[in-house]
Amino acid sequence: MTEDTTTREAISLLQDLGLQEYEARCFIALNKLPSGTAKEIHEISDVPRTRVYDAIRVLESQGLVEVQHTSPQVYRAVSIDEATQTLRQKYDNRIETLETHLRNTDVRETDEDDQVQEVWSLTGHEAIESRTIELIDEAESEIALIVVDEDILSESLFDGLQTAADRDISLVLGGQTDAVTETLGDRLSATHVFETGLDWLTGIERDDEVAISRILLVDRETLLVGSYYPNTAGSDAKEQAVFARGLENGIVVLLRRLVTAGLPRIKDPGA
Amino acid sequence: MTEDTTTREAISLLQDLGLQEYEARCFIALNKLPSGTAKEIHEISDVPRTRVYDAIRVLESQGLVEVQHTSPQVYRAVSIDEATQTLRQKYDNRIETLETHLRNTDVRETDEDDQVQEVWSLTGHEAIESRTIELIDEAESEIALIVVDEDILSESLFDGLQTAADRDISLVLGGQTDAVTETLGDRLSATHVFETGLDWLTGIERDDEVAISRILLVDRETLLVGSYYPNTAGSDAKEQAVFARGLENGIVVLLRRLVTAGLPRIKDPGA
DNA sequence: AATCCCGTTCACTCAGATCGTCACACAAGC
DNA sequence: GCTTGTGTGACGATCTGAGTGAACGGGATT
Repeated sequence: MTEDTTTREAISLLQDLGLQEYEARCFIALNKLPSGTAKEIHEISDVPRTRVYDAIRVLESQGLVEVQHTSPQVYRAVSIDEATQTLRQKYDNRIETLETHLRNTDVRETDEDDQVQEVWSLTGHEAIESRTIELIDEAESEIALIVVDEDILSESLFDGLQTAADRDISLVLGGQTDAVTETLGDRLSATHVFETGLDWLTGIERDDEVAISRILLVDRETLLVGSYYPNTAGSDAKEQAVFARGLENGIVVLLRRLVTAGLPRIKDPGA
Repeated sequence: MTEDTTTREAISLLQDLGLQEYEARCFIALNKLPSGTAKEIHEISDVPRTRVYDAIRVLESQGLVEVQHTSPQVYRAVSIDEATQTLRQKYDNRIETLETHLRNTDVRETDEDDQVQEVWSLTGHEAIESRTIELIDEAESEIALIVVDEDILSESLFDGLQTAADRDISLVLGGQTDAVTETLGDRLSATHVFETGLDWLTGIERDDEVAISRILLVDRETLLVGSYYPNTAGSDAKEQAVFARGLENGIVVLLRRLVTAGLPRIKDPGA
């Protein structure tokens, strides 16, 4: 049974959503067939005929499939709207109750948190994005943001910056390219956007090396630097970031971290 | 390490959300500790110390944990808001792309769909709920709904009924108890709600047997009957439903189905 | 009525993933 | 130098799920 890419991806997605392979295949099969028997499902889904029944039972208990109790039994997938709605609700519920559980757990005391020097690293575009927004939202006096890669420009970023501006936070925005600078200026009223003079930022960018994506400095004491890690092993290029609080001498530590994290040498950019 | 219920449930939820046991335990541990080393995590999470590292790496790659690259490394969970938001977005994306894939799959022809006699069964409160709404929404002339169990009264049900009434669909609503009848009358304007005279509906209800939850008849041609299946094996009582289209003689088939599906004998209720 | 065929269920094997433990390299502190 | 403790990698044990085959039962055919 030859299988097209769409089918394979859909199966994989359903597995990510908690279904077993057979269950996923059966569901996909029933999405191609308006209705079908175990035999028909077996034929177009490559699921052993004798296991179709188990899979369907699970699918039915999840509200994704309807059963006609005739002989032979006939199965039918619920509408796509119903299916996605059901899935959404299932996961929303899970996440919601997880949230309440997390909020109910009491935090144990630990030695202390007051290290003046903290440098943390995060991975993944979404995590970095939401951390960026969070830092912007909690700014008290000043936000300095250098946008190197235009991929990081998102609606929520604009929102966060705009409300920060409305809160009378002083904004210092820089775009590394003309396009970015323009977009920033267009989207944010009453804000000055500078072209960064930091040529070394993109100057060091070569295809196989780390590329800076964003630099955010909040209240001169919290710093976040995002970068794209080159896909060393053919895997998808992940965005990484380090972020540091307490700037007494944090930048030094930060640069040290950047270097040890695989960044190319930057020769004394501050000079 | 004794473990309270909240912790166990949270771990189980995280596993349902795609994490491994170790990963889930580590994340929970980091939610109790503001920050911690591999050793500390090991001590309160029952995860072998040497495997904390793998788990944390996964968590970091999912944007749930931050790492301080000191020695020893210190780990910290992102805020609960960030975590839930990240999870939500992950699953929303999955469901969304799944939806587009499903809509892109072309439907193969099958013999025919025109069986006059269709009886389908569905399982699960959510699936039945959404099917109920769907049937109500697509009604063309008449809706008859008997609410036996008040648990099925939901906002979306009221919404659906109200818009149906606005569409000039003739509504026949019945509540099996005074409370249900009242609620229905209160929530729906310009509608008559009858007390059902069908005593056998609840008359047959004993603790260990099937209880009818709802009966819906749309346009006199589509029928849905919901019931609570007694939790035979201590599992949670699931709501089940059969629904049938094409009423030439569908009711007969339906009753046969009800009986074979495990319903108690109903002696000639129509008489 | 006996038989055959098909639908359905159950029991089983095998492979892969995960759990759990161990051995080792390395760094830091005494 | 020695000890303690962190981090990495490898290894068997265990469990889950994929895949296969036997057996049961009902309906249809002869």
